Amino acid sequence: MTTSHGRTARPPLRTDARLNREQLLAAAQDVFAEGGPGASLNEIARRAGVGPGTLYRHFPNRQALLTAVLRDRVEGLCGQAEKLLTSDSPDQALYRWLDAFLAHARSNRGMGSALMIEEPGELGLDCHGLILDAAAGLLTRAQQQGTARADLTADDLLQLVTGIALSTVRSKDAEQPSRLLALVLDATHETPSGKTPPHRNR
Amino acid sequence: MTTSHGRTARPPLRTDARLNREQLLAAAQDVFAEGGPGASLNEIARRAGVGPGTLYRHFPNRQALLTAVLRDRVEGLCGQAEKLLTSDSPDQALYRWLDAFLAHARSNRGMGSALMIEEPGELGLDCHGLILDAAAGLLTRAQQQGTARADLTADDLLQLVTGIALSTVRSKDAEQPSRLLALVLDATHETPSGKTPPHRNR
DNA sequence: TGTACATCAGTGAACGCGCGTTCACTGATGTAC
DNA sequence: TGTACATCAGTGAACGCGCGTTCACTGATGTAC
Repeated sequence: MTTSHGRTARPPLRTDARLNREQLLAAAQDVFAEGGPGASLNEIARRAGVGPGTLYRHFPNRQALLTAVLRDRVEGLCGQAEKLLTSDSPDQALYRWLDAFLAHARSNRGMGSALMIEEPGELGLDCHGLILDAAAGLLTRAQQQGTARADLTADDLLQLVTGIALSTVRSKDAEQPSRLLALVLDATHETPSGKTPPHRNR
Repeated sequence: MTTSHGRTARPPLRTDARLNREQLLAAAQDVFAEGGPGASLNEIARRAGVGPGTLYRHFPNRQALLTAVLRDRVEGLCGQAEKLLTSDSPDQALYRWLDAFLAHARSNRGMGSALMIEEPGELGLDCHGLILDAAAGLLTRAQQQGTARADLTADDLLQLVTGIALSTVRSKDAEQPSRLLALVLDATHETPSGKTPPHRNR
């Protein structure tokens, strides 16, 4: 039932350890979502119903915990990107994926952004690289076969959507993120200075 | 009734007090820029060369200090907006002002966003309202006399630009903010799906 | 199936830290004469 | 111009807090027999 391809290299965990690990991850999910990537680790342990030492046994530092929490989501997004690469409209594929990415970034309170900006390689999972590759694949296809403008990089696009996530985290207007994403995507489809887009869009 | 925008109402400060106040504001400027709106107040006092008590004598809480630091900038932006309202091109006026706003938001490490989202009225200066009014004036004009699309609110626009500021605070690419702003502004000038803008709204 | 025990995992009090904040005290200022 | 003094401002040690982190100890697990 677990996801993943080849993550099973480590020795099997004892059952109580596995349970605690899962509870820690669930609590971390919540607490990070509420308090951002700087939230209290003790609070996470508390909410998971374990002692602080247990948290440290599983995750030696905050980065490791953040990475673990993000791993599933990042892998999910990458998987979705791969599927979308073979789908109907390249433009729509890009749109759908960015929408998913936005939801992810929002529910993580900028955690994604925190991880993406930090040095990645240190702890095994290069979130930034994975996400960037996924976005680049969809964007390139939309540029070649769709209506996405050529002078746009995946990095810039992700940065924009991350910005939407960050600035709307506390927003009370539940529709705002979608509106802003739609705006950005409009920009994606047009060319800089008034030349009209060649063909249909989305 | 005339609550005035001038700040001449309060009793004149003693000269040593005035000096310390200035040094506190300067230090706060720096420290907030480096550490964001949650930066240490003790650190600010330390860097200003005063005791923590002195900081509290001048600013009873963090919000008061943030507000004071922002006041000049906010007033500057509002003043600039007024000037631009009578300038050449409405579109260009909007662009220039947003550019200035972006620079402001970036150099404040999301402080603006923090203040804009917080409840404003409590401590005198309604930063959010002032900035929003300034943006709304320029946007409305660009919608009526320029090429800005009608289905765009000042709030959404500011949120987008604030997002750019937040997501590029740590970016190493110095050109990225300008690029992203340009992208957003492209979206501002075009309509979603080739239809001409319906009717001006509001 | 039952039991003994080595090992793995969890516990939570305790430490040091920096934070925000207070307050009794000291010092500086500027005014009245 | 000089001085006395009331008042305003600054000081910084101290407090309580929650944080991240550690570690000696206790407990649970699963395996060997």
